[in-house]
Amino acid sequence: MHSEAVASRSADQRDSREPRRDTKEPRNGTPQLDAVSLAIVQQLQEDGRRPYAAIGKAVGLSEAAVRQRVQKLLDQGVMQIVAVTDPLTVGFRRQAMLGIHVDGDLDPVADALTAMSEVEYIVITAGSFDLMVEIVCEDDDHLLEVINKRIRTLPGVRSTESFVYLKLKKQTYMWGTR
Amino acid sequence: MHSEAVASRSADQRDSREPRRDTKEPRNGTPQLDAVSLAIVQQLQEDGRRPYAAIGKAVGLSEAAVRQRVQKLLDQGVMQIVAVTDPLTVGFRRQAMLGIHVDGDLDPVADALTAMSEVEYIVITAGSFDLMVEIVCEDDDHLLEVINKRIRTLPGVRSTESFVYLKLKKQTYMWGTR
DNA sequence: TCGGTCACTGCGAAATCCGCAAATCATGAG
DNA sequence: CTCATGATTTGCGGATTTCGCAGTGACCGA
Repeated sequence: MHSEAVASRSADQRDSREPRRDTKEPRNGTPQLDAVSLAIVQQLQEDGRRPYAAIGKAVGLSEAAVRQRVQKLLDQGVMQIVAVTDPLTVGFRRQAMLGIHVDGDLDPVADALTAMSEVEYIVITAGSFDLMVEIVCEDDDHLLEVINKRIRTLPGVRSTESFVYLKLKKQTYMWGTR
Repeated sequence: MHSEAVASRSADQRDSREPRRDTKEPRNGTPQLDAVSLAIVQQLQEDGRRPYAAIGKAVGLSEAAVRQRVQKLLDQGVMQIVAVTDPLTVGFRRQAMLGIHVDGDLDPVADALTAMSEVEYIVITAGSFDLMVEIVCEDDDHLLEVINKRIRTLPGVRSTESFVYLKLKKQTYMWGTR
């Protein structure tokens, strides 16, 4: 019945005959979002502080239902609602991407890197690097210290190649909002 | 003055001897945040929906003042409050970093890349690549099409090197929250 | 068929957001 | 030094929003 209720409250927005589109869809390993949760995420990608009622109107759900879904998405770690900033304006003037060649198991190296607060981003990659990491530092000295003294000395790190950022041209947080 | 006000109302939180750290500091081109706004940003990095009153208590400002500062920070584009998600759970299974070698001016290439919704991130770098971009795609076909058909055919793009993501190990949005 | 679980709805009460006018402070000119 | 100006902050209601909870229907396994 909630589909009628939904339809009555927002017939202008959603198709009342939508056949229930299962909430979980436990297909592969990933939890996988249903269409409604995806729509909620998109709303919050536009404005992380948008009121639940407004989101509800947009996706065709009651305020309370939206609130519950959002809470679950946060609890599950599917999304987080945060302020993102331009590092430059927050006092981090030097950034770099680092490609890393590793001997043997990647995980110990990755774990050590994870522990470093200056390392913002770590991926294991296929290609000529084993690991790529993004580093955010206050200045050149700081950057040099992190790369030279703390990363290159890590056991397992064979060699690195640095790509110092000259200019950030684009940065989006709009996955799914195409 | 507002530094005393701050100190008097939240002596438990902040150092009253903090030597003034000017509100604007119109030094270079960047606006630059003062200590209070930085604290506000940090609060919102922990939880983008934290109430203004709670933030105010933490940074030593009234609810209304926090609200105005946040609004200004948003208007100025210094920060944005958004939901960020794990691309995997939102249906984007293939990601890659792409290093690009460019002939001549970088800007036209960068602009063309900016227009592509699959390109999440673009930086001009010093080092063996001119440009590094992050690509978020739904599957291998999609990724291949973007790289091969749309990027490598761009005028000015001499060559590219791909680093397909195998595993994302860390991703933070906590600049300044060290 | 009988629970049990899950997601959604409705609804007050409490908390929060919002706009506005007055107060405070910083700055710079006179 | 004093005064005017502009920027920021504060203190209010009133409107909105959030929050918790009880009730209901759908689905699933026993």
